[in-house]
Amino acid sequence: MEEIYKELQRLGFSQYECKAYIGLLKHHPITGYEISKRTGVPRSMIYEVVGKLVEKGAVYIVPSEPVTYSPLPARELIARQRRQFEQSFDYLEKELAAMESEREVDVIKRIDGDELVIAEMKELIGNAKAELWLSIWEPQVPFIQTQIDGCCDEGIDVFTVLFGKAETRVGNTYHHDYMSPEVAEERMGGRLTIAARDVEEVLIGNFALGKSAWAVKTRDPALVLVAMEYIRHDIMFAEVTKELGPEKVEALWRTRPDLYHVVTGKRFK
Amino acid sequence: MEEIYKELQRLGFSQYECKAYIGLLKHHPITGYEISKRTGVPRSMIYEVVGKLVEKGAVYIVPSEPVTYSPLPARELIARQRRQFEQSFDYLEKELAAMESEREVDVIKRIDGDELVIAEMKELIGNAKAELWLSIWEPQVPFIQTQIDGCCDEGIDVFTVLFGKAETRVGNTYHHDYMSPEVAEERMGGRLTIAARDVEEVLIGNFALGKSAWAVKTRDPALVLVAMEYIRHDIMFAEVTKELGPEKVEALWRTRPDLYHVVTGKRFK
DNA sequence: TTATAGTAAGTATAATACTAACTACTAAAG
DNA sequence: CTTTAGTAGTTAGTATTATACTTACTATAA
Repeated sequence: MEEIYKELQRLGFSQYECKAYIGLLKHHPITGYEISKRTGVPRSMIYEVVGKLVEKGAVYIVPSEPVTYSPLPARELIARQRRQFEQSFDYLEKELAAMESEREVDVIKRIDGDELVIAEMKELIGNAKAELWLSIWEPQVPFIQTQIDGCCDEGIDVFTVLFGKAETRVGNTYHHDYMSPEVAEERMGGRLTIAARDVEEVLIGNFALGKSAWAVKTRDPALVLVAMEYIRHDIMFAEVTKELGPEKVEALWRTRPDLYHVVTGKRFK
Repeated sequence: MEEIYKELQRLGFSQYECKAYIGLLKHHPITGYEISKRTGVPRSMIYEVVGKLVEKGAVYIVPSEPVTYSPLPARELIARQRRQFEQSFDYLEKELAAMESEREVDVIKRIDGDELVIAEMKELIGNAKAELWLSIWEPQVPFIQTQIDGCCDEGIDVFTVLFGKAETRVGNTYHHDYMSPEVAEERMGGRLTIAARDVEEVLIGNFALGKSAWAVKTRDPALVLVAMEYIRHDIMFAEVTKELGPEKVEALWRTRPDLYHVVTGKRFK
């Protein structure tokens, strides 16, 4: 119920307007007095509130004695709002795009918050034209799966290093099993996540457990290249591991504890 | 420009947020101080304002010294908002429809304001399933033309009495030329406009020049029938006029000035 | 006299919008 | 070598508006 109020308020209705409208949906036509009784909106406010709803076209006046009110059917209200917002979107898309200046290539943008980071990843993946390099962790996969499948369908080359279950497949998938995920996480100070597309743009993020995710995004050619090569080396190493067997690789690491263990503590703030 | 602000504000941005975002679109990346300078948003507010934009994902932080900001490209901002609102709409459509009670047949709903009356007409026309009877005036035609064309394409019978140019065609169109539009307008106290569909629902409206339009809408079978028959008689009379010639009909009227002239003054309040 | 229908006046709160005055740093001009 | 102007940002306080909430009042009809 609260959820419904929240969504309606995003469309420009006040709390009282929501209550009055939903009250009317449930029973109509009724007087202002009765809307107030049923919904808990104060009697002294109800005529102002329904007045606004009438102006917006969400409620009809039924000319009876005394005057009663009837709601616009829910489907039609939503359909109207949808049309109006679509118009706004079309208009704004055109107008805003027109006044936009060129983007700088060498800026590095920071993004904070799980949802926003995911949104940026989806966008970057959706913008891929020829190739896509990913280094991702199982828990994030469901959020971006559909975008990636879209890429695969368009014939875009997708190469993924995945920290997670062997069954999960995301494009050409290589499982990062020459080093345990725990060690990788410790080394990086979190779950390092990378998405690079078309040697043009890269997002480097960190999903630390319990903390809010963050990421940086850039078109700086040097950074894009480093991130891409990093993933490619990971993939080549996975291939080597497959060839030699994990034991030999493991042994190789053990002779170099300085490389195997965390060196500088947390690498990210 | 004002228009753009208004539309953006409907999407949940404050005046200052609009200014800051648009300022950033025009030039980026820049510091908060410079956004303030360019947009007129007070320096003392700018960090709170861009902070909100960053939270909403509409602006990136560019980690430089000093910190600068960069906007999410307009297309992507709009695309995101579109997705979010679509979700809201889908959710609300389902939830609200679920709690809606049956509509009463015999209520008469009143609608005030040009835009709302037009919106209701469009909806009624769009809901037609088998037949549609219209009595409309030229100036309203462009607003509802597309809906009517939709009906014609679906094979719905559309009968229209039109007060307006002979060239304008709206379904099966009959031009109301046995009485001058001026006289008709005087008789009715405005431009009486009717739309009836499927012997089920009718809208009776009045577009008076210079004043705000109003209408009533009902499913009361008696009213629907009266309105429909009224239009049908008009059409039959137009046919008679075509047969006899306008002169004879004119002469017929002249012998009955009580019918020809306004009887009760303004018929509508 | 009780329930219905509606109005008037006033308060509380939060979000937004606006102003003034302050610190701190840098770079150029006198 | 200080003064001035510009950049960058903070703190505090006010005005305005929209929304939310009370209390108290007038009618009227069963």
